[in-house]
Amino acid sequence: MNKYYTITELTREFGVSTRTLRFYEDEGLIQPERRGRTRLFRQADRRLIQEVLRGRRIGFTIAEIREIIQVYKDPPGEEGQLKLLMKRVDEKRADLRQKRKDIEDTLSELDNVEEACLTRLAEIGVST
Amino acid sequence: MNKYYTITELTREFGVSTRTLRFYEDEGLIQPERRGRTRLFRQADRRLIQEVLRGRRIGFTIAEIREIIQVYKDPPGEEGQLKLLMKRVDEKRADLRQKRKDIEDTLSELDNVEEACLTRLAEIGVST
DNA sequence: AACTACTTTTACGTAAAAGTCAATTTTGGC
DNA sequence: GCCAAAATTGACTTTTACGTAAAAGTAGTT
Repeated sequence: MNKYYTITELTREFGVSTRTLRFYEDEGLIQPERRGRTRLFRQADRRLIQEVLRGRRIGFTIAEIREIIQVYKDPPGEEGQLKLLMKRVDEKRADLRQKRKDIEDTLSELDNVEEACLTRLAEIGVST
Repeated sequence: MNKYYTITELTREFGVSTRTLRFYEDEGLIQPERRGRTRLFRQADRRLIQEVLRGRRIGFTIAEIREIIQVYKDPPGEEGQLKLLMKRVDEKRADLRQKRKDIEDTLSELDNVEEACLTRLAEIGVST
């Protein structure tokens, strides 16, 4: 049936505001259809939004997210462009690997914090 | 000899501006000593800066970074505080695990992008 | 002492990514 | 066909994390 989603359905699903989704449209990240002025979102839009939000959580800027999305829509056809893109992909990857390491380091640091808390609680005489 | 670092030494080492380090001081993340008005940074400050920057790369706000740092300096002594902190630590961890998953998903997506590029290049007749 | 290279403080500026508000439409249900 | 609820638009505001410029202090060198 190729269901349509309303904007508020999606804001509820993803926990973002309508303003945010409209902002993403202004930025060219999604292109919901229109019936009159009302936006109609399809599955494809829904998936794109998921991707945008994932990128956002990781800390990508809108511009970076747009760049990645573009590749799917319209992969560059010229050699120079392709090689440039591959270089950027490579940089991004290095970046993400660093971030993953940062996260792992921080996770084990948080483990330490938790242990310190437990120890302190035991000292005070609280049974956990 | 417990060497001191000047502000510009550290800006060079970490690739940040003097403004950034002074900002971190204003925000209470570091407390370099002073000789007259000039800041003198020690190893401890250096390590703190590393931690701050790691937090920054992950996407923590200054407030969040400060909160984590506080725990080392001055772990809370009261039960309620400790339990609250542990709850926060737990939330942070869930958050980081999500982020790690996001990163892994994005990494494999980037692999796809790269492959698409290679395929396209081969089509054009460029040997890589 | 003058020169050079940093450093400090104060204060205002800025970019990104929305949030907020108010004034219109538009729509779905009866 | 009417009306409350939902959606749209545009303008303005906010927050975070610094940038930037001006004016003056500081330290080592020649």
